[in-house]
Amino acid sequence: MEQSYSYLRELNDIQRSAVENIDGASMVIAGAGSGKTRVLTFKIAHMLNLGIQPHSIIALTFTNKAAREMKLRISKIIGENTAKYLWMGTFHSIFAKILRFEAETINYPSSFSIYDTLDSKNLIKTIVKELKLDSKVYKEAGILSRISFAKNNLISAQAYASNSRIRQIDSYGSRPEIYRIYKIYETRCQAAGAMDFDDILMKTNQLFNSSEKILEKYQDKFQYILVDEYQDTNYSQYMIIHKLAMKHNNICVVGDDAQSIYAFRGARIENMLNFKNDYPNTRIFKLEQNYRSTQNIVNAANNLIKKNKNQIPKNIFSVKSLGSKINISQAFTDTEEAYIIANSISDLHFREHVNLSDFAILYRTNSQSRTLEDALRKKNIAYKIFGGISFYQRKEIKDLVAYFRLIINHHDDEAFKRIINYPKRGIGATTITRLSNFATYSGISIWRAAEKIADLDIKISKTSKNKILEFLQMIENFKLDVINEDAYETAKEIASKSGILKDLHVDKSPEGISRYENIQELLNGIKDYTTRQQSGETPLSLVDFVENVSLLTNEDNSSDEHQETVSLMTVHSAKGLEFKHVFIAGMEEDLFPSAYSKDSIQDLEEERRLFYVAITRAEEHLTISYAKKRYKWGKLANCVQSRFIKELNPKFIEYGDKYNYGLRSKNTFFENKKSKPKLTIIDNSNSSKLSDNKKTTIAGNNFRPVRKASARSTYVGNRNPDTQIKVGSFVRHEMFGKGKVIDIDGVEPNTKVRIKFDRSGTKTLLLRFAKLKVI
DNA sequence: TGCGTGCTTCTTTTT
DNA sequence: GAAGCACGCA
Repeated sequence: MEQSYSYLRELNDIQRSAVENIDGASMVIAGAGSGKTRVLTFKIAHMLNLGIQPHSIIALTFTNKAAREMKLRISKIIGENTAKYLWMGTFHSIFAKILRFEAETINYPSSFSIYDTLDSKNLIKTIVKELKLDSKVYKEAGILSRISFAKNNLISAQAYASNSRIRQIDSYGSRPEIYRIYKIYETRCQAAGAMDFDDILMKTNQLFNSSEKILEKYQDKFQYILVDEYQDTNYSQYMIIHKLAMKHNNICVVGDDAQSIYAFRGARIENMLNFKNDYPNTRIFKLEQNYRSTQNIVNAANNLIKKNKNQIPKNIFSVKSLGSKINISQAFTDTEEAYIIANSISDLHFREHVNLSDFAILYRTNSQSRTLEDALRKKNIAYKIFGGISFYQRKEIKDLVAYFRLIINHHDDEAFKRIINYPKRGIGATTITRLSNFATYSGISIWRAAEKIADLDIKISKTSKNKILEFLQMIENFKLDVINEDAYETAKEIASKSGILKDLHVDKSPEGISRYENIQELLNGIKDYTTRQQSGETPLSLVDFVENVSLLTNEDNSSDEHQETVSLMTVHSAKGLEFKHVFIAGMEEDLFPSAYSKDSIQDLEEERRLFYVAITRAEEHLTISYAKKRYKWGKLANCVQSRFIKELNPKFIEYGDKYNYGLRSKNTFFENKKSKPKLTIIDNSNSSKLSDNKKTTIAGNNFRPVRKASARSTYVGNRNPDTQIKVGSFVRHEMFGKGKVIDIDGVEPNTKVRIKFDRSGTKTLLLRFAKLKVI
């Protein structure tokens, strides 16, 4: 008996009592690094050990990563065969699954599409256009965030329209028509058989409200409810949990109010603060012992977070040694900052043999990754970016997925519009607009309108009509394959028969090649997904993949999880992780805290919590840096040290950077010079395709850098790749004056061309393509 | 209708 | 730094 519960011995007293407290309501307040995940996983394992059925446990997380990690850990204790029956996943994935099952009740097809943010924005854009509203005032992002706010608070379009307070806020923002957009948006989603992210939660609420019987079914199904990161739940999620827990009252939530960083998308810390009122007889467990970081780091973080008014009092203490002080370093520019960081890592790695996976560089915004990447690449340090533009957000991936989506749900208008003329089949914008206007006017999906097109009296030429019908036929044909064949084979067939593969194959530019490879990667991903997930039962089909693809993120695609690389990510995506060495870059006012988050005290406190999260990721060494100048919108802007640095108690920090090898004194950085350099193009050894006797003209400042198709190659819209110039691994140039034409064909080597750089590099700057001549 | 080009605009964080 | 849009040419 004792033997099988041996894992309990790995816990401290409080952790252990939290784990052993199975029935009733409980809240675990888990400070940073206090073993929160451990408690959660051990608790679930313990429940299973006590004989509770895995399928009666629902465990909700916020990220797929967290869910997967937890499942893995539980499998290790209890065995995969039991663990796989747990209902464990993100709110969105679990409830999307349930919604598909219960689709009828809420009047949706079970094959409903999930609109991602881009789809939603596109739809809003069309609606704004239809309503003839000023698109400068009614910007998609703003509208979407209003709609999202409403949905997260379970305010329907109707309720929104009749809520005078909300309408007033919109009026103050000079956007009084938002309620109309919301209404139409809803209707249009319904007609398309589509839900957006917030709908998944909102419709779940509706489902549970629809009848006692259904709610009770799920209350009885999920006898035990566990929620991770409870401080990040919004009202909609809160209500789902509340309804489910009402009957059996077996609910355990885990969270840390000090790490609440998602208020911007509706999270309410109050859910945590009010928990004991919601569930009488709540037992509260406070985990205050930090196992992760040194005393110095923990103390500095505690000291900082005390400045927030809103919080549950806690006393986090470290059991580790005192440790070294937090290093604060200043750089002249963001480029230099990146170099200093890369140098430090290089030094520690090569001289002191610290593993690359022990390093993390954290930043506030995704765009900061670029400079850091450049520096790391120059130093030959392997790195991996988490988050950022998701693999699934790439154009080519979205294109192919749109085919899948349309095949499965013909009424998915956003998918339809995306691919009706991709690859080009001579169906122009005018035709599409006319067709979709007709659909809107008749209140049907575009597909349905297209079906009837032959008989329709709209101004579309006979040839265009035929082309549209051909397209429909193609999609219909694919549909048969989807049902009958193996997911991978089907996907491959669709990719090739749709013409996507061919379209990408002819494009030999670095991006073209990388796009082609991405498609291959997606196909492999599908193969992987459908085989990996089946675990003995019926193989998963393409349908299963597509149903989930909108909810997948970057990390879900990476097969090589534990390689030796430095991790780069935003502070948000670093939550829950830990590293021996942490660098926090760009600690500047208006960047961290963000310029957008300074208006209210709440926002500023959230930024402070974010900084707290960043600091507490570090186990042993923490370096915080900032630059005095940084590129913003392509222009060099002055920066000031973040107020948060000043808030750190001086006794925990030290200034200066050990690893800055005199970069400043060497004056390598052009920003330090008075005049910008004029560069001469001299190198033509490393010629690229541009030299292949190809006549290409390049005009004005339309030069585009082409980064090697490595970790994240830049994709540059629909610009002609032939006009792109490869400039070493550096980026951004304005050149040749406006409108001046350059001929790349058959030019003398060493031709001098004046280039105006407003972005710097090092002295190794060379243009590596072949020949250039100014005409 | 397709395509290249020049201009304008906008950036927080994410399921 | 990148994407969308409008314009103008083929």
